Amino acid sequence: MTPTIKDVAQKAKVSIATVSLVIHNNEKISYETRMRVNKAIKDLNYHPFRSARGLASRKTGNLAFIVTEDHFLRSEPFYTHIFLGAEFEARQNEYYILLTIIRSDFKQGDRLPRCIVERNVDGIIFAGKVPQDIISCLEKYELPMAFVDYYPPAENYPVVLIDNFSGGMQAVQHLSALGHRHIAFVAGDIQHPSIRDRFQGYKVALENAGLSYSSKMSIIDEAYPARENGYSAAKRLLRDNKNVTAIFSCNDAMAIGVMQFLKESGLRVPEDVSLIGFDDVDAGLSLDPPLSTIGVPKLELGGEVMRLMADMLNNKVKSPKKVLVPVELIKRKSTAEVKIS
Amino acid sequence: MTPTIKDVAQKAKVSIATVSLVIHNNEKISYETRMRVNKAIKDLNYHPFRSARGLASRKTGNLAFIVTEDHFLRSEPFYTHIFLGAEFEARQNEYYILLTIIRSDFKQGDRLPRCIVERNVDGIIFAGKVPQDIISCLEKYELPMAFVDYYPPAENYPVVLIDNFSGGMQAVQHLSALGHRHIAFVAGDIQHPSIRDRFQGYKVALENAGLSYSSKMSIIDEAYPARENGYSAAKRLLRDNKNVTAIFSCNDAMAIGVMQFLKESGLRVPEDVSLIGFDDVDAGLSLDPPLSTIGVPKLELGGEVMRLMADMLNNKVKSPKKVLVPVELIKRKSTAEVKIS
DNA sequence: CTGAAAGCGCTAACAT
DNA sequence: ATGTTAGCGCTTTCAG
Repeated sequence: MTPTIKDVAQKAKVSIATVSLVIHNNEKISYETRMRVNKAIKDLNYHPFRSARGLASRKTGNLAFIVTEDHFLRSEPFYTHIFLGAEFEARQNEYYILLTIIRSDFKQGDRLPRCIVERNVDGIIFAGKVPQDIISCLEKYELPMAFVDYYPPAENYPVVLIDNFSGGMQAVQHLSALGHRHIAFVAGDIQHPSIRDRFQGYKVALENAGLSYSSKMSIIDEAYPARENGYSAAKRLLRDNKNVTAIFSCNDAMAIGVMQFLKESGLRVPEDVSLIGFDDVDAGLSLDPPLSTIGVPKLELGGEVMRLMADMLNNKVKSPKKVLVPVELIKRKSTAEVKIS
Repeated sequence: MTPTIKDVAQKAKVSIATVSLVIHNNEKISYETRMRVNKAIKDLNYHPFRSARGLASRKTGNLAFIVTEDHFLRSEPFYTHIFLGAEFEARQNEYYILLTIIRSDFKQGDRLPRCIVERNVDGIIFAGKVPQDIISCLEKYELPMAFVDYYPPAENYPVVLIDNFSGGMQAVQHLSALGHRHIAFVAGDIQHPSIRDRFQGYKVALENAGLSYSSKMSIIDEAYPARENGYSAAKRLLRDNKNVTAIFSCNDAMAIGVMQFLKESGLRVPEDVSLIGFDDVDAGLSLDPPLSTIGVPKLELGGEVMRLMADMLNNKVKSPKKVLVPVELIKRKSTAEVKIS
């Protein structure tokens, strides 16, 4: 039988209360008893039983990581990496993360995640856009909540975001520094805050570079930013704009489709058209040529939100923090100096 | 305050024991009381408190998913997908999975995962090769254990494996059906059971096709099966064997390196050399040409091991099962009929 | 600085 | 078929 706090108490000749205090690093315990208890703990290889502790203290040591099915499966490596980043950081903080996937059409009255209703978590991390209904429902549980890669309408929660605006600027700066003057933008779902911000960055950088923005050079009405939509966006773009020398794709997935179309049209990357993506997904590396992109530190995003959560859990909360995680230009082979023509 | 079993009992005018019995679908409860209790549960929106239940019943509703850092990070999407497969299946079975990453040099005496020592899991799933030391240490906890993608020395545990042998055969059959008679094999870490089995499949299929096996056509001494080692393996292979028309790489990662070398040597894929990998990783799709490969249903692997675990947990265990998950030939553009020469 | 004792919410054995 | 009751192992007042 695994030892309990009682066994430790007996062995150290103290009460179980004292053992509990030692475990929680209570300072009023004298050095000697503390040592004695710690020795007993070690000798017996004692570890408190999580469920018992949970019942008594209402702390479970678990956190929920909520992401919609859609997000998780469609841009799977992305949110998986955020999850893993949070997971790694959680381990430092002695937490476990319960991955909780919900439907993206969740609405009031739907069954809530089991780990929440059974109060098996101490806090909730939302990753990516989640339905407002589930946020409202979960607010009733009065658990600390934090958001990553999504900016909830109610602003009173800590949130970790990608610096999409800066990323968009960096992409365009890179291209304009290479001499490009006809820089297009392709995107899907321009309603999405992240994509909108990248678009803003695109426009501002264009302006900074003394280039004029033309709506004809922006394909922003694709349904969602996936490979196939990159292909069709590129098709439409090139049909109407023969003079494009560089394309900024709102993400790598679309960029892959764009590259495919360019190749099929007999356009060489980067000799004829430079192409840059956003996200730095693995597949970009295997492209021919390897894709220049804006690197998003996904693990970092997860780690950061976990740190915010830990702060809340330890009541170290200042005001709800907003963290913008910086992105980084990754130059590979799909971008090059504009051809002198 | 969230309702407890007491509140339900009061509202339904029964004892808490009755409520508990209803919750556990005990059949001796009369239809009427069952209805009454269920109504009270619904009205109050009652959910048992997991920690309390855990303390009383010693069941936590959690499972540990243990994988080494090495495996998880090196072939990250692979084990991530197994994890996700297990996770999806777990949800069907009302379990949560605690992802638990350990060092691959774990040895007796090292700190064990917290979720285990705190008895916060009901069972353990091992994914990929894990150090024997941790298996021994964890055996003391007498938790149900199951393995996926690794065949532990002690054979008394349920295990889920890829049908690597069949995969190796299928790859070679595919190539020989295309007329290839000089089919090479490249691998790293031939000690690894999975790779060894693929190699066996290669040899047997060769024999079946009436082709002779030559050790010169097998590069099996690379340190581990990664991209860079595929590159160097291909280099050595092509140096000594000018007549190779097809290469079976033990996995996609190496195949990517192989393809890179082939291209740099001015050899066209598949016109000059056909190339097939194993695993079906995403990157293979983005290669030019897209990589033919043997598809491994990673989600399925995870789901299968979770199902075995659920069976053990419900005492539905027959003898420890071994399941071989079938693989599937995926024909893409990197393999083609041999050139008539 | 330490101990006694009262729960936390639930399960399960035992009564009835 | 349902109720009574004794824990499960821990935290946390409150005394001393």
